[in-house]
Amino acid sequence: MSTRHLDHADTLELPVTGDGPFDFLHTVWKPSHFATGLEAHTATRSWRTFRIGDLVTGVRMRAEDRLVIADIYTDGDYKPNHREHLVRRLTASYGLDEDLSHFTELASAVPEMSEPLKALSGMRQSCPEDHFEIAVVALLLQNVTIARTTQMTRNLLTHHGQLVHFDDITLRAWFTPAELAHVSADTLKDQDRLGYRAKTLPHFATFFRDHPAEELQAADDLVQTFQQIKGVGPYTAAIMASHASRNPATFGMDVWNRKILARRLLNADDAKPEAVSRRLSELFPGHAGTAGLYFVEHEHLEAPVAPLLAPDGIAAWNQALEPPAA
DNA sequence: AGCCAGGTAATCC
DNA sequence: GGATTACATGGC
Repeated sequence: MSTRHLDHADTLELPVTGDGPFDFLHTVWKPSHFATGLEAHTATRSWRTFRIGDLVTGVRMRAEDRLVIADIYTDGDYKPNHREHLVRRLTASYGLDEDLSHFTELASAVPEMSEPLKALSGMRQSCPEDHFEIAVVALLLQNVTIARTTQMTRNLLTHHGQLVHFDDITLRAWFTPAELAHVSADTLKDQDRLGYRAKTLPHFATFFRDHPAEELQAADDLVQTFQQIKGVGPYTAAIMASHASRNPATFGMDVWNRKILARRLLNADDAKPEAVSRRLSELFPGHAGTAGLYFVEHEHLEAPVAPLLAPDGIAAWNQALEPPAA
């Protein structure tokens, strides 16, 4: 796989129009997120790739107070509709137009939330992935350790995605559903080490190839719709709803975050999922997902799963991603 | 060896 | 219906 070089095509200035505080760093970088190679962050800058159909884009972001400045890099024909798409995509992906003030007010009255709020106030949900991409991420999280999730992600993106280079950084980029639909279950199992997921991932690819975002937008109950896909159960559908659909009341519970919330809300090492959900919704009506996000990210703040890069760490980052010279 | 991982579907009663 | 159980794989 050869690295694709992207050229600077545009600069977008995205105002944070939603009410409530704004924390740029913890909005774009989440301490709990595992390493994918799709994004990289220093304390003040953030790089990320986005697929817009066939177009591959690289984005470098920084913030000046309540303005996010996004430099766009592409290798294809960059058209005005791409600009409009990216303004909407970036604004939505990082919740720049969402009202955080209600959650923040609610949270400031809950003692258990005192420390997370002190550290993370102004953090918004982030989901640069579209519904297909976040569904793949959630699939790879099912019933495995993070080490294995990371391995499977690396395999898939290495074999079926691409490498891009822009603004002096190298990143991975996603495959599209149509691209992945060409890959056989045998390849996913034997080459990409996906285990039993090899049989369900092709269903994800064909579903999203055949149902574009505009069509899904019109669906009545997206959670029910998504659970029609083989391999999408309550957890994966909830991740899609809370992250890609940005429903602040939805929280995708798994054994990992359940234990975190049990400790923080119920003073127990673990608890029944229903008990945890009930308490979370009781304390944060309408904002259970946002509240869960704050607890989980605060839990990882001191020891992030994928730490920030030092400004002089980018060369080593690039080295790690680029294929060895032949 | 056996159990568990940031779940889901199939198969029981 | 709600409660088990198999599902791939890798690390401890």
